[in-house]
Amino acid sequence: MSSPRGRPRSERARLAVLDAAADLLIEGGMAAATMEAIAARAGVSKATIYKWWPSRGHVALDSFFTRTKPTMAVEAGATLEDTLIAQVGALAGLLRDPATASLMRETVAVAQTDPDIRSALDTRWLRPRRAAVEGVLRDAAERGEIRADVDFAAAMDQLFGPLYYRLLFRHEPLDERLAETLVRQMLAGLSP
Amino acid sequence: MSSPRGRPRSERARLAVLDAAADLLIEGGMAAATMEAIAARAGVSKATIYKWWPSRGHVALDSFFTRTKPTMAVEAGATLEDTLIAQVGALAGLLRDPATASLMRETVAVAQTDPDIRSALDTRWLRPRRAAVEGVLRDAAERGEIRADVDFAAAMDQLFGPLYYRLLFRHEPLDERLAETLVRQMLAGLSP
Amino acid sequence: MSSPRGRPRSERARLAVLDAAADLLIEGGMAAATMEAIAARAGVSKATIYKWWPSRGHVALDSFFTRTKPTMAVEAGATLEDTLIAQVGALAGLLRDPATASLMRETVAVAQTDPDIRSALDTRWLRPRRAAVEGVLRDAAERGEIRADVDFAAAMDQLFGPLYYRLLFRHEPLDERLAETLVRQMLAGLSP
Amino acid sequence: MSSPRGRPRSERARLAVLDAAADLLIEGGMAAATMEAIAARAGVSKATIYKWWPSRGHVALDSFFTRTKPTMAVEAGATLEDTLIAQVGALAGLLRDPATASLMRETVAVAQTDPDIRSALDTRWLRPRRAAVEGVLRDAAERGEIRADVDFAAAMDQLFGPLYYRLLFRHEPLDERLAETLVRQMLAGLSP
DNA sequence: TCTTAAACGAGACGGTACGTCTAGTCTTCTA
DNA sequence: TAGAAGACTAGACGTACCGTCTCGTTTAAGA
Repeated sequence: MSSPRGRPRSERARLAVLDAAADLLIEGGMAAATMEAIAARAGVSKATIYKWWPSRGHVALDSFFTRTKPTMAVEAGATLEDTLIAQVGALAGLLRDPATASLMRETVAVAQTDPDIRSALDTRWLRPRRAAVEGVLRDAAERGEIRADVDFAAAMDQLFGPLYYRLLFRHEPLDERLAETLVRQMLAGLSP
Repeated sequence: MSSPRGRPRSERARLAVLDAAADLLIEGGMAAATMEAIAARAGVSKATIYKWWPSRGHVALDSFFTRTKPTMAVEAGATLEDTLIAQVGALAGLLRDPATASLMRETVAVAQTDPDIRSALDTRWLRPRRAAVEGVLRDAAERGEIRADVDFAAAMDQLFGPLYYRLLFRHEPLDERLAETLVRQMLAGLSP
Repeated sequence: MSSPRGRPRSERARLAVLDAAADLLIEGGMAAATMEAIAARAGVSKATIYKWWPSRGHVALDSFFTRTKPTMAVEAGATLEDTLIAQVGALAGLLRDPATASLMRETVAVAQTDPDIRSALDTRWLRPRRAAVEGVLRDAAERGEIRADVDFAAAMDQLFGPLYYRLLFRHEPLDERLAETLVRQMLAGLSP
Repeated sequence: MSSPRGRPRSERARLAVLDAAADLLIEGGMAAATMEAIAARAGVSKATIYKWWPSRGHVALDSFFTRTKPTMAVEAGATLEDTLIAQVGALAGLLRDPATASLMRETVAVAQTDPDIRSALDTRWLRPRRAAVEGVLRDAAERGEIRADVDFAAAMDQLFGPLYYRLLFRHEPLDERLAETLVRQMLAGLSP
């Protein structure tokens, strides 16, 4: 029943840091989002940031999660194709937003270096989305709508992989019709 | 017929830098591959590195290209499926090697920040591979082996995207049978 | 009544820098007293030095002033000759100490390049000494002990100039009896 | 009787180096007269400079000697006072020229660090001038024009020291009448 | 109301790496 | 063989952030 003694953590400071970090990341990428700059922009002491986040990457990750809306609901009563298109399209739509794209790119880049960030990204971002869509697909397999011997993991990769591929390499835009094309092409196959 | 004046560039230094950089990148990632460390390890002056490479990212990129074997030949006289599996499998095999994987991850991460690096990666790495496989697919379309209305770009993304997706997020390994699964699933589709 | 915010300046660091700089200057001259070496020897960050001193020359100057005792008192109740000998002798004695001589030589050398240093040396070192002795001489002139048409500035130069001349060119030592000789010769003249 | 094999030393290069060095020294002091800058300005290879001069200081010294006219003749048939004034005045006149003053200041500064330079300056510059004037004074002493117990070295310091003192500290200008004042004041003394 | 203790801002600190500069040396071709 | 060109190693330069630290100053819960 004891409540913590002393001055409570400042919510104002927490939000100011996440906001400043997100803005800096979007404007100038990881290079611009130095601890010094985040602290200055947030009007917060560096020590305060270090008290609550262990590294720059964690601040970036938190900014990303804070700025990005949930968008993961699976609607009932729709065809398999429509459901998949909705799911993949939702992610594509998110990544089409330049600010979100920027944050996601930086987060992936940081994750290559920091295992902490990578596992958080995996647990809190990647897996839930894959699991949701994989569930849809497994249900369809049980109903006989798709073949039973499908490699579900590979199928997830073929739906989501292209989005990150285009996000990171930018060889093609993440246009409106991409989700539809990916889903249709995967379900029907290329053979005539 | 004129020969260049002055002392010629030292091939020894060039190779030592690329080697040192690659080793450091593999061992400790971009964080370990400081210019200072590369110079020390290569037994080369920092000034010499800056003379020939504009940034750390460029050295990393060059290391990657130097360390990575060509692996892009398209063999004649094989079925479409076998050709695609061979191509995708070649890249998967490359990225399965921990050292190459490490270099590739760092290169992609750097590319998010440095547009120079990104365009070099695009021009010298991504496009040739996509173009080769796209050619194979377009030939097959002309012969009527696959549908004519295929979105070739999306198809390339569905073959290569999953590889980079697994490389960068590490949610699943890049195992031996992945290429085969990806190709078969894409050609035949998931429908029964 | 407001007290300064933040961590207060470290007196330990300030003294360590001045000490290290003085030692290095004495041991190996300006060439040895690099910022890098001073920082290393003082166990202080280079950034800290640059924060408080704008250049190497300023550190050298400060070292000199810190290491050099005041020695400028004018005693009352003595003959003109004795007073002058005491004053000139005090400076000669200071410059006879190898460490002080070394610091002074470096400081003069630096002053040739850096106007800041030169003016500080002028204001804080040269002028007070000249003024003190010039005062003694002007009093004597008023009392009629010396001629009234003396060029006081030139007289100062004839007393102090020889000391610096010997310090910098080292053609003759700054021996014990120099001050006495200079004063006597100046007062009495060379004529029989 | 053998004449040297190969291409003879280029007098053009030697003069170009000394000229470039002197100009740079006058314009921006020792800081501006880098080997790089001298070589570039002279249109000469750095290696060539290092071949003939052991250090930057030596080039500076040589520039100084090359640029500075002899001015050391002792005229016969004049009073002691006039002879001394002529000698001291000649040096003062030289040091009044801003370019020469600049070169001399830099040379003295360098001499504090480089013993080679110091000894060259002593041998080729200081001693001859002092010896010439000391000779004049000793002759006068023999003729009984001045006292016999004069400290000649100190007397030289009282004539020349003030000039260098003013040159290096710049507390007073090296004006036209300085030589006369110094000589008269020294010969007659300050006493009434 | 007063104490107490954690959180806060400010900012100085020891470090590390940055990218630049100059010193000297070395290597090649040309005169 | 001297010289010009210019690449090389070595190492200091001054700057920018890092992550830590020491201050004096809030701020709310508990006494």
